[in-house]
Amino acid sequence: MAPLSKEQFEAQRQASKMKIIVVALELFSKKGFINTSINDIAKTANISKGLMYNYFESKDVLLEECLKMVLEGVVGGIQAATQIKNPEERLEFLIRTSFDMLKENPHIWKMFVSLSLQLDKESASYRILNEYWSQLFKNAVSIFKEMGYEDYEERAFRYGAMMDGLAMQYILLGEENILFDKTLQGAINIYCYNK
Amino acid sequence: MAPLSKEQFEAQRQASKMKIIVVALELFSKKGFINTSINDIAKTANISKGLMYNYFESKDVLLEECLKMVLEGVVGGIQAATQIKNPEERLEFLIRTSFDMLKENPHIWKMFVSLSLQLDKESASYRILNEYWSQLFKNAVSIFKEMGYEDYEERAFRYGAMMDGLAMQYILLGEENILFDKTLQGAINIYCYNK
DNA sequence: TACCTTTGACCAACCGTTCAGTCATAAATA
DNA sequence: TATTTATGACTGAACGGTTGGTCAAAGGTA
Repeated sequence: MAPLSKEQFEAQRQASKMKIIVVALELFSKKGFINTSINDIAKTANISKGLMYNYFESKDVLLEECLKMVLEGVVGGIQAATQIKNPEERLEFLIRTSFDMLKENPHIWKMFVSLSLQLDKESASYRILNEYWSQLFKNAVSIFKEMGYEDYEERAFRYGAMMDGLAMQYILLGEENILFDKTLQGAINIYCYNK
Repeated sequence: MAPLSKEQFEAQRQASKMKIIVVALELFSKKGFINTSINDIAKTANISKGLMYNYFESKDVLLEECLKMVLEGVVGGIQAATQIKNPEERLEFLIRTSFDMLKENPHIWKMFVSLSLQLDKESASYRILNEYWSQLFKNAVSIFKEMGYEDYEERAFRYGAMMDGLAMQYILLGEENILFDKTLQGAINIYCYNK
């Protein structure tokens, strides 16, 4: 049993880190990154400020790890799309699951936008976010190409703008707006099935 | 000359305030509201910190006055649209002048979005911004109604989403993207002339 | 003199970060 | 088994720095 203990320690450590990340994500997304202090996080997680720095070397690194974790979840959620052969259906699946996630956790997506706007473009966190958006766009381009459109890049750009815009509307106005779902369905009809 | 002096003082005071507002807007939009200190503004404006508080009772009030001033300019810029009888042409004018302003001063619009996301919803500044967006939406609704569409509200919403999305793309990716102008022209064709 | 603008030293509060030191527990030793 | 030693999670006071905001005093003008 003795030889296992080291790995057990590591597992315990990972679990503790995860607990902190969950709390930090909650606070970052609700109050904003800048407006959340290390003290806030430590208090909410019921640990000391010092322990925070045992696990994460700085507030910035903590943010990085938060982003990595949550984006891993997002990527995992839309991974199933690769199974879908038909590009039209694949795109519809992507749109629907993306907006399901947005509706389930609007604060997180609000945080993504907020960070994209306020982070230093050279920071690691910004790069992580940027990498994700780039992948999304490239994916859309290849789908429209697969659909056989000649103007696939332009289409992907227009599609991206509409998705961003709809997401912004949801983030800023909230669900109360009845027009949202109707417009989303309309967008699916247009971009997936061109009708 | 003596009887005028009071008004002259007031005019002088307004001029000084305006000078501070211009500097503050520059810094707020380039570094972000939270990351700009009163000291930064005072130094850049070549005045003392104390004098700042002679003119503006707090940093929040300064932001309010900045927003009021810049939005006044924006409203003034699109005011000419009311002269255009034809709703299709009026909408095209609105879109073009809006994006001209965005291109001329992307930092300012980035600031608008950033503030909308991070300000307390009860704050005066948030209300000022919100009021402006509401007016834009209502205006779009009435234009589409005037055009004779039955689904004018839904159309206005979709239009708003596309405009927001395009603006976000521009703010985040910058002008380098060749697809932007093409997509904007496409949006004008679709939303103004339904082709 | 009297009245204003303007200054910049000053304040308390808060920030991210550090670090000397505590303590329960596990490993090693006898 | 009993005792010592080593580990690393954990604490919280303290640090240097920055913040928004205040105020007594100096400067300018009439």
